[in-house]
Amino acid sequence: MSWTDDRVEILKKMWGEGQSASQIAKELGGVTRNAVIGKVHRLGLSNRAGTTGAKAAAKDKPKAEAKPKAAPKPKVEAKPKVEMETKSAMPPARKAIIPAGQPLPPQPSANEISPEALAKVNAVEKKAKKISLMELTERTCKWPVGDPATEDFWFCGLAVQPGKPYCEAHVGVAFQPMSSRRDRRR
DNA sequence: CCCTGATTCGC
DNA sequence: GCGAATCAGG
Repeated sequence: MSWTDDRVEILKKMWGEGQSASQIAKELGGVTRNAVIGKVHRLGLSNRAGTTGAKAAAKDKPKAEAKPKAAPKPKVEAKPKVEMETKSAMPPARKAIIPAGQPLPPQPSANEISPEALAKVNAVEKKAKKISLMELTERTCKWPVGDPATEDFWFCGLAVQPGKPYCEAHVGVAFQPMSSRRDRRR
């Protein structure tokens, strides 16, 4: 695959949106994330608003130097537009405030969740990264904390378990084994 | 171990 | 110009 004009366009668009190189590569197809990153660099659009793995190289250069950085661009950091993405992430069912009046999906409410699991969640919330909606990625814990209607709202943001939408602690309370709720004798 | 982006360098 | 290999970090 070659970098056709519109493939580059897609690259730019997605990179600008904060998509990861691997996601872009996957979208484009026929290229690896390395190819994408390489292209990004060649295009000169490397740094964007705070990226996870970018800190290292952006901060200091371990081995290579000789990078005059050319012309310092007084480029303003463009903030990505916030899109109101309604992602239901199955809230912990604590405060039942639904701004739009959406009927709450069937939630486990505060049923028989292991006290240990709850305690764990509480502990985790203290060290949560408290990320915003935009910062959610495929692999950040999407567990919402707080009241969506207030400023006191954020997502856990810790590293998810591969294949799961939540971090380990939150997976624990999100996916209850049916055994713990199955007790109705009939 | 999973992932992230950055850099190098042979092609 | 391209991107695999490698690096460095979370």
